[in-house]
Amino acid sequence: MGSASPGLSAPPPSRLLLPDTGLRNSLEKGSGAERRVWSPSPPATPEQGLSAFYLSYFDMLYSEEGTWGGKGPVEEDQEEAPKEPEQCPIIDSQAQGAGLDYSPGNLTLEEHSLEQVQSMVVGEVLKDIETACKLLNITADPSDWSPGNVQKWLLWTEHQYRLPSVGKAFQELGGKELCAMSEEQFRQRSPLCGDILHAHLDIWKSAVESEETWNDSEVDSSCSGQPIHLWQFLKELLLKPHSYGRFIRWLNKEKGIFKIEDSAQVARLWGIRKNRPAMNYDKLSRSIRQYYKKGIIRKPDISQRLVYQFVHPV
DNA sequence: TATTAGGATATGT
DNA sequence: ACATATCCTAATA
Repeated sequence: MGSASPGLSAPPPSRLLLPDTGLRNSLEKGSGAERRVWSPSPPATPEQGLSAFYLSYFDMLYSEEGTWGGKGPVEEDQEEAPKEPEQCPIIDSQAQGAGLDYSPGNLTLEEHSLEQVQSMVVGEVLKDIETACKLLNITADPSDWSPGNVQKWLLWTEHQYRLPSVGKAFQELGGKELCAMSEEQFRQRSPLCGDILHAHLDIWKSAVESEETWNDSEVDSSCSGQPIHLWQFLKELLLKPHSYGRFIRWLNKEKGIFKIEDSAQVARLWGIRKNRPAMNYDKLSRSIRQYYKKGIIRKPDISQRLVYQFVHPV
C-alpha cells in the first residue's frame, strides 16, 4: 500500500497514451497488462503496478485545476542540501508541455489536456531520475550499477514511494543482473513489492533510451570567439540542469519548451557572460522577444509566465 | 508587483 | 549591418 497519493478527488481522463518514447512501453507495462483505463471509481488500492506512482502525479495535477505554473511554492529550495531525496515528486508547472500540434482539429479538448499531462508526467519522471542520480551519485543507466549502486537505488525507491523494505533480498546483485531479471524473479525476491520495483527499474531503463534520443545536437559556443547569442546561452544553461536547473529548465525538451524558474539569476548569468553588469530580466526578456519576429523563440501555444519555446528544437 | 508586448534609440563589434 | 542593451508605455495576471 503506502501509496503516496491521498486518492483522487476528480477522476482524470479516461485513457493514457504516452508519447512515443521508451517510457511509454514501460509505463504501460507497469500498469499490468491492460490498456490504461482509469476507472472513475476511486481506486482504494489499485493493482499496484505503477499505479501508486502515477496517481501521485495525477493527484497533484488535478488538485489544482487550472492553476498550473502558478508558482510552485513547494519546489525545492535553492541551496537545500541534498540530504534526503526530495519528498514525493512535486509538480509545479508545465501543464502546457505537449499536445499543441493540433492535428487537423481532430483532437478534443480533453485529448489535448491529456497529451499535456502525459508529456508532463514523462518530464517529471525524467526529472526525478536525474535528481536521484545526483543524489545517489549513480548513473542513469541501471546496467552500469555496481551492487552498491543497486542498494542505493533500492533504498531510495523504497523511501521515495513508501514501499516496504526489501532488506537484503537484492544484495550482491549488480546492475546487469538486476536488469536481466524478470518481474517474476523480482517477486520471488520481494513478494511484497517486487513487481513495483521491477516496474520502476523498467522506467529507468527506458529513460536511458529516451535520453539518448534527444541528447545529441547542442551548442558548443565555448570555443569560437563569435559573440554568443542569447538563445545559445539559454541552451547552454538548459544543457546543464545539474548546475542551472534551479534557474532554468526544460518543461518539454522534445518541443523545446523551457521555463525560467529564477529570472533574476538567469539575467545575472547572462550579464556576466556579456559583461553587462546592469543586465536584468526586463532587458533579457526584451531580447528574447526580439526572437519572436525572427522565429527563434516563441511563446508556447498555451502561454505561461516565464515559459518560452524554441521554434526549432532538435 | 512581476511579467509581457513591442516601439524607439543607443551601443559595441 | 547586426544583435543586443537600454529605456519606456501600456496591458495583463
